Amino acid sequence: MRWERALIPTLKENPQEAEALSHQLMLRAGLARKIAAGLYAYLPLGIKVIRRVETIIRDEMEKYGAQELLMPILQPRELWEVSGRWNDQELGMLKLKNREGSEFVLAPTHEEIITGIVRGEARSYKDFPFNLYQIQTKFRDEMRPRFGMIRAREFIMKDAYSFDVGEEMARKSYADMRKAYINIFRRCGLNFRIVEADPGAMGGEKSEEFIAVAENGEDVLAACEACDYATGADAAKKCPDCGGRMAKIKGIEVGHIFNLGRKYSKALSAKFLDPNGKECLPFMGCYGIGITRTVAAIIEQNSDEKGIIWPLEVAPYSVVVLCLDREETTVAESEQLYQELGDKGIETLLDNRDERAGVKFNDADLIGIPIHLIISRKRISEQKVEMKRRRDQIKLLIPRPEATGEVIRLLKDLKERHRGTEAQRHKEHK
RNA sequence: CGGGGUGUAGCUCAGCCCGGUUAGAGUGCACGGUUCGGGACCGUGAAGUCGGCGGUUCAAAUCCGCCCACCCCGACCA
Repeated sequence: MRWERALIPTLKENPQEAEALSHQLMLRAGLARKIAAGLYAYLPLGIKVIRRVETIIRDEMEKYGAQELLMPILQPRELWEVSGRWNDQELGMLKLKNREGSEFVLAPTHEEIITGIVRGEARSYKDFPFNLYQIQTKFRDEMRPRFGMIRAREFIMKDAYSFDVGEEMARKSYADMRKAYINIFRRCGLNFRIVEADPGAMGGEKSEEFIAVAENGEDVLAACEACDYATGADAAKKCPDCGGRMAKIKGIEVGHIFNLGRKYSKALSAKFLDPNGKECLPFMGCYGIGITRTVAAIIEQNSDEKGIIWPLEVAPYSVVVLCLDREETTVAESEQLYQELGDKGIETLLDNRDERAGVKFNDADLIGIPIHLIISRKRISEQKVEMKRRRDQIKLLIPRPEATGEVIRLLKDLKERHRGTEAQRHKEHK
């Protein structure tokens, strides 16, 4: 993408409305704009990051055999009457009526719908097991939205639902999703903890929350400094697993997995016939990831005084080419490099705006693109280009003909280093 | 929903207490010129229902009342 033709409205100053770090940065970097309290429009750069996270999620979900589907956001009252949740206060349901007087709710979650589908379509034990997921807008009418996308009323969520014929298999499904979630949040570059949680309005037998460590988080927990054990706030003084010291930390709930048992299949009588022709109720699990909230958490954990520092895999662009002056050769070289990178399948942004160098440097830092390629009259005369890493601001001079190859090498290096950090973090926590 | 705060140009804010010229600044935007490696400089210009409605007054951004929106703390929160 050429910056000249893109809508990336960066801001020099922090908007008054934003206090939380991720909120300020997502407004300043031109990722999103507020429409009303808790309602955001995702601008081009913002939706790109969201799509990146979604790609990771789809990839990991499908590794564990989950299939994507898409359900409606408007749901009829009747289904909710059957599950007994129509008057549930906890979900913050926004209810509405159409012209005929039929009542609906703007989906806060989809257990009722998915179970309704499965009831009609999966009649035999041979149809099981399966796991269905969707990525979709959810609406919860929060009393008080806050911290930008950390607590919004409308947000994007991945929700998955597993169906198994037996309890053991359901546990396996749950364990698989737990693994998938660990992979997902690692690939997002997040530092997170898993804590046992209260199933709350969802009901069921067991649930665990994935909490991204963040100062602006609303969840408080006690986490072991020596291993990865963590628990709800008012818990033990020392870690039961390793005897390490427990410290109080704050975090953002980015994921929540539930082993639901047969609560919904029973309530909505989703039955199947076993090999003996006997009616049985499937065991369910449901698994949510707040995608927009995950993006906020990534920003909370990855920034410096200059702006966002996207982990490579979620970055809206991998590379930004900064064309520093308007000289013909500089413009031509920048275009050429932009083409070369594009041909290699590298998502590149070309800053060809008629702006001064400082503006381009600052914007590139603010929007957090991992690799900056700086092209200027000065370097062209030396047959060189400058390559800068956003995270540590380290600049390298490389011969022009090797530029594309060097970018590819650095991208690979960043990928491996990311895996290394993951492995190390994981090891430390063991 | 309780408590606190804010609302003046796209954005950040001054002016309000103590009513009185054509309502200001910075930034952004447009145009011209000089610049050109870390948010340049000079000049010109466009841009405002002063959140809304009502009241007091000769006169309201400014005082009073009601309402609305947004932010923060709390209650609530998959």
